[in-house]
Amino acid sequence: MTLPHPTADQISLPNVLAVLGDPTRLAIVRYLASKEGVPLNCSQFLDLGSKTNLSYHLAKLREAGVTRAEVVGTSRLITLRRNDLDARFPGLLDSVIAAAAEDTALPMVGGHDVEISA
Amino acid sequence: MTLPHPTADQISLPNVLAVLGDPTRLAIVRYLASKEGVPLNCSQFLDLGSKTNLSYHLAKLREAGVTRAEVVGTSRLITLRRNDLDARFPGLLDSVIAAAAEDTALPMVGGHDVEISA
DNA sequence: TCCTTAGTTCAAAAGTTATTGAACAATTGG
DNA sequence: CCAATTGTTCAATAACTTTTGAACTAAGGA
Repeated sequence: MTLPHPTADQISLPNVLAVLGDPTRLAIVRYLASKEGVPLNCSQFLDLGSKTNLSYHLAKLREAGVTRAEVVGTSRLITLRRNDLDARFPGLLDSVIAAAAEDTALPMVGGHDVEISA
Repeated sequence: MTLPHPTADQISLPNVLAVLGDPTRLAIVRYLASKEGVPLNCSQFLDLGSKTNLSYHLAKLREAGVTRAEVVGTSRLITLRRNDLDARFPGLLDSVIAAAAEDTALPMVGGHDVEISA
């Protein structure tokens, strides 16, 4: 069983921006970016909401073309669609991720921010 | 009389993304960017919606810190807050504008796109 | 087979956003 | 002053989004 994803050319800019314009989803993307290369399953994000609610937000991200979800057993391995996003909207993902990394108001997956040495 | 604007540090990333995640507002920003330096009044955007509806969308952009509106007579002269946005979210505005410029699905202010010579 | 784990689907409730028209305010020009 | 121009505010409505819990499916292990 595979989940529905838009093709690269079906990814819409307003839709991507709208989907990223939610603190929970931005936190998901930020965490995915911080672990880039490592596919994560949904339960990694339970800090951010209930199982049902995460299913909803992860579906939004997937349907907008921001993430890819691969079905492996009972898990969905989730990755950022960096190549497709970079091809369609050069620089956008990087600037969003960099800005999100600075945003102390965003919810966080680990529960705490990275320490800054004084 | 002056209109309320957030200070640069009050501009929120999720909010900016959410506000830009609407085709009408993205079209406004795209047009402002294409005329950068030239302050535009609201009626320039009447192609995109009714007077009332534009008032609503322009208020959203202003309240999110994306635009600045200066009251001059009965007009509001609207400009992009490029400096503030670039300072808070480096590269974001440029990548959004570049991507918006390529997006043929966005509504347009002039009514037609720029011709591409064959 | 039975139980657990992982995640989805559904329906309902609550909240938010977009759009409209009518009425309003403020400035400018005649 | 009167009228036109510019844009806002308000109330209503329609549409969409977020969140929830209960029920469900599908795979994997004992």
